[in-house]
Amino acid sequence: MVDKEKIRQKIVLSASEIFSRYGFKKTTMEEIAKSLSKGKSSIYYYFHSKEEIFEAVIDHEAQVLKNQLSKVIKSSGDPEQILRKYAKVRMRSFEKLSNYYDAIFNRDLDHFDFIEKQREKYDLMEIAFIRYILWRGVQSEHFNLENTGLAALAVQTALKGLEIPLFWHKRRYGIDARLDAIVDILFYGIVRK
Amino acid sequence: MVDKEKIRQKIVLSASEIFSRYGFKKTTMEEIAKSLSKGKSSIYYYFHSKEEIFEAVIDHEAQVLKNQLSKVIKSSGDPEQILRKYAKVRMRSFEKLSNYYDAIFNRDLDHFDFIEKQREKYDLMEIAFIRYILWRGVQSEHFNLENTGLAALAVQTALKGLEIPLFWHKRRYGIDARLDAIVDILFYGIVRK
DNA sequence: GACTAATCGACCGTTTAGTTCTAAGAAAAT
DNA sequence: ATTTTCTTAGAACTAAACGGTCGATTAGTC
Repeated sequence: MVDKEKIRQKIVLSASEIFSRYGFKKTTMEEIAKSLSKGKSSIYYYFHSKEEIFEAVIDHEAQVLKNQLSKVIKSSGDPEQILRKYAKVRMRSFEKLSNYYDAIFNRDLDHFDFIEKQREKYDLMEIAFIRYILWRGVQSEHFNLENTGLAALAVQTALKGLEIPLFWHKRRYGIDARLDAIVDILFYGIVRK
Repeated sequence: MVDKEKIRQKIVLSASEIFSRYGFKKTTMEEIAKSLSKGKSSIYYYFHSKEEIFEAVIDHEAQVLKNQLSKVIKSSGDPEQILRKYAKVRMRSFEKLSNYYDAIFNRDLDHFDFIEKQREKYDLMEIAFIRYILWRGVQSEHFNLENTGLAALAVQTALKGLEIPLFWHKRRYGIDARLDAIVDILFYGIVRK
């Protein structure tokens, strides 16, 4: 036994690439298997179904995203810069974590119940992260907010709005500028005068 | 009658995008039809088969490539610069004309006989183009060559060698440098001392 | 050699996707 | 107004593809 978990991870990594290229439906078990130089049926020794592999892929990408964002919010610097950086990192993740975002956005995948859970988990995490940034901003008297929870929701909504054009046509053209613009607008209502 | 040919072109343009995203096999008639807000069977009023659409897409992209390269070789300037530019334009086309290159390279598509013809046509065109550049170089005494036909073949072979890594992993990292290096090497044997 | 871990080819039932057919709406011609 | 031609698309057909199962087989360990 070489360690079942190791191979599971290899499958997840490999499947992740194929899923992100073709999407869930267009990806076949045959392809996943071949990318690992295995027979199709061997994959079923490690996962019960294609759906389960997808779930593992999503989980993995969610973990990666969480780590990235976590690192940003823990970094030192003034809260304004951190919030900017947070938004940028989040948007850039689109390219790498396409399965995760597919799962969050794609209507075709609605029927998977774990997607719904993932969406909730994602929202909660994001709001908590943003709220933490805002809270630190209030503490250090950079921001002037009554209710950080509500403000976090507002910021998250704005960020989500940016995702839609980014998701539909993948090019990032103009997004960085719009991102700055939005964050700027947010700041004019937030930053202490 | 709105003009059948116009709609055929619209189908080719739309199908081109989908093919380049998913490849021939993974692209469905349904998708092509939907992208034009038509029923699947309506497409068959304009094309006999999926394969025929693909053929038209390839032809179209080949035309585009030919025009681009044609413009380069007709441009004025010293032959060395033109050859450099030619190589660069050719490599950059990879991103836009992915179906065409897929047809040229992808082994899975071998069974289509029009692909074979396309490959031949492409090779002949390319060699003629390169030969023309070299010939002009000889005329203007920039190059020193006995046999421009043979030299053209050599240059084309070198360019083809560059395509392979470019095709496999799509990133262009390092390709520009390698391109310059190869052209440089070619020049050391070609340029008049 | 016996036991287990891991792999794979063959196969099954179902779905999908390319293609055909037909009917019918829209537009043009008479 | 009616006939004819152009254009569309749903339904039906058929072959292939796909997810998944199973039993047999190989590789590895004690």
